Amino acid sequence: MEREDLILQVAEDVLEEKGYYDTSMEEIATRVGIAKGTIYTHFSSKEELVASIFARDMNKFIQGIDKLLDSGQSPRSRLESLLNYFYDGLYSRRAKLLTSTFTGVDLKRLISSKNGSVHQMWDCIVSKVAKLIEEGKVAGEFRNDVSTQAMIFMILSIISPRVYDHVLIGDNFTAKELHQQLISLCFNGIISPEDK
Amino acid sequence: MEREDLILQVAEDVLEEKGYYDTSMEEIATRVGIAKGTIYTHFSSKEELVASIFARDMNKFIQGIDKLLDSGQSPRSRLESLLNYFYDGLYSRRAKLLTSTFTGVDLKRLISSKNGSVHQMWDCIVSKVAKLIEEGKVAGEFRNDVSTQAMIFMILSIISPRVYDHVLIGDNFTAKELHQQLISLCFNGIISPEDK
Amino acid sequence: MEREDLILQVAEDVLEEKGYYDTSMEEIATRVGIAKGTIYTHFSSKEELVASIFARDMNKFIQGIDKLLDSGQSPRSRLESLLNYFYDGLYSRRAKLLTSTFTGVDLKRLISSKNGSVHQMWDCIVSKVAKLIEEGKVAGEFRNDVSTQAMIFMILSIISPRVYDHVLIGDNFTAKELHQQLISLCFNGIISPEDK
Amino acid sequence: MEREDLILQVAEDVLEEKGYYDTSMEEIATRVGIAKGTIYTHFSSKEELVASIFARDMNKFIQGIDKLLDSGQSPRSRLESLLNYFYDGLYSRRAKLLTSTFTGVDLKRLISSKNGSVHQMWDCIVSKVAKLIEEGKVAGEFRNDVSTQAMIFMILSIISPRVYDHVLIGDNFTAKELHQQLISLCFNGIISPEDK
DNA sequence: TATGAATGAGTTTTCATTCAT
DNA sequence: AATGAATGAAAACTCATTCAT
Repeated sequence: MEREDLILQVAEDVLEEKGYYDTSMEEIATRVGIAKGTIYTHFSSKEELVASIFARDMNKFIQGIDKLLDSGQSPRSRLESLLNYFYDGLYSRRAKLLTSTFTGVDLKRLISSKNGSVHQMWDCIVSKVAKLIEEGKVAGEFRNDVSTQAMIFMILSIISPRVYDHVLIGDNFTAKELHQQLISLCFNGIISPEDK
Repeated sequence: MEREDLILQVAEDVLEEKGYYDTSMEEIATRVGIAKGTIYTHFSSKEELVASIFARDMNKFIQGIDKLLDSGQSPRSRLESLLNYFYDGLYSRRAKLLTSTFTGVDLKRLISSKNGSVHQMWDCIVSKVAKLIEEGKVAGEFRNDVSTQAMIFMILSIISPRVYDHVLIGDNFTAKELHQQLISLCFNGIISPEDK
Repeated sequence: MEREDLILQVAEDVLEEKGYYDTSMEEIATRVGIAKGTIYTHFSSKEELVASIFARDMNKFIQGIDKLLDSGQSPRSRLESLLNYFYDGLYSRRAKLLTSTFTGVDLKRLISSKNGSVHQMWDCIVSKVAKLIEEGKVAGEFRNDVSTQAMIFMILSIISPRVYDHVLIGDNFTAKELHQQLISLCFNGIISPEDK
Repeated sequence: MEREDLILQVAEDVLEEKGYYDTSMEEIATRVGIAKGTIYTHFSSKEELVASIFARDMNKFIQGIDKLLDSGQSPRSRLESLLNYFYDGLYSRRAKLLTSTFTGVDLKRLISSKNGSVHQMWDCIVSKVAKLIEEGKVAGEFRNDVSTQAMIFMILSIISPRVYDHVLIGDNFTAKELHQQLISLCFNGIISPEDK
């Protein structure tokens, strides 16, 4: 079991670093310090390995989401908590990898076609977010003139990893500060209040 | 010349559909109806082919942007025009492919490391958007409490292609309508006006 | 006709410089300043082109040999003339290319299997040398205790091109001087006269 | 290890038979009875494979040379032993392949440019031969009126493989007998003793 | 359970040769 | 005769996967 976790850990690192195609089983094995074949005693294929990365601890992660959503706070507060949870939660890296499937051509097919379980997790999260938005609309906190789907898109965009982070983030901001600003934009838009 | 354009056309299709690594020269050739070697009489390598896709007509595209930005309208109007231009402009597909490099792990290296020209185009567009935002801030139209960088992120997120479009878009909305809603969110946020 | 000669000229240059496999029809055409296809209007294949290089002016070359051999001098003198003729004759480069087939793995099959004409030329020259040696033996000038074949080998070795010429030839000798010394060795061996 | 040796063995055969360019990894694999990819688990590239052929047992071979040269016999005897050692020594085939780089255009680049180790081995052997010749000159056994370099050329010529062996060797001589005659020629030249 | 050598299908790329213009 | 775009067979090399030990 420990070994399995170690493989997942390393695989996740390499995957994030190099992308799906530039990640070879050889490199994962070498970094873990085991033989290539050993990986296959734990995971039946490269795809299954990646799916396992996504699935790992995902139950706990979703439980964390549920906890937030059941906190009794206003929808707006809960959404803010959710965005922060995605950003710096215990499983944030996996979450980012998962949301990267939202835009990446890379993991597209992997997720959409084969691994039903990953797809389910994804749908599960999306439906929770949708439910939260709907609540916020009913409560009058969120706009009613925009579809829930569009809002989901916006939210997912914020928590998706951006390849050019390192290019665009200057010395003025940390990634964390940028994230806060994006939340603010998500909530209030870029238009100056006086102009509304 | 016609043949070259045809190759680029088909390559763009396959690239969008399958991603860089799952796109083989063989398939491109087959779909075009030519021999594999023929591609190499027009493009010296797979990388060069992809770079050519990005580069194609990109000058015209950037000229289109310049035209919009010089229209004399308010920054807000110009930004709206820009977002629509990206969405349904003559070269929208290429633009989307380009912005997909914003999130995709796939084309990351291709863009960042080798093809200087693609990188330049990208920087050129980003700096134009940045300039527009700064103008809007000075004019008081855009918020001054959020960094230009964060706004750029938001804007790029909207015009980036989303893999799950087909999944999330139901019967209620067309992609076009969704895009309009995203622009609205970008401008005004998801928070209801009464709550501000 | 002129064009054909120009192609042969250039092809010979490239062939000597790069070897058979690293010589591409493309490069020959480019250097000549014509299109690749044009070469094929003059020579039906790469092999035929190379064979033509060998064959070019070979009649004149062989006539030159005949002239030497008919000079009425002693076999020894005639052999010496022959070696020099090979070395700096008008067609020495082609001759060297030809004799390079004596050791090179490169042109081996090309010569031995297909091009009957080249093979014939080669046999023609070898038989002339053999005849000269036999004469020398009869005249008592050449040793009778060594087979004519061995002598031919030695002679061909001397006139074969050596790849490492440039490495081994120092500042002390020119290629010409080295050649003279090799002739001397061929005639008298490396053993000091006092020791015989 | 056995497998690696088998590959080297077969590769050597094919290389000798067909030359570098006409030897495909596919054919080597097929002849060995293994898959193409297997070769690459042992040798990282075609070049490395060929370099390994040269390097194989070469240390032992050079030790054999050292043993001969330290035998205390006269330079002439030692040279004779050396030539025979090259001819029928345990590693004669590899040695011949090595000396073939002396004339072949084929392996020229492979040796001269990349594989430093092969180049070193070559230089090592050449310098040993040079030293022996110098000794012989000092001892008065070898001629002083001919440069050491020329003598090296002659000696290397004798031990180089000759493509046309099979053509020129008739029924009268074996390759071994021919070799002995060439040694005799190398020592005493082709001129009859009475004529000197 | 772990190993790592072996596999072979698949990929990019090259280049002699052809052929419509 | 000349062109040069098009061809396609063949090559080197990669890597996820298998399997005997």
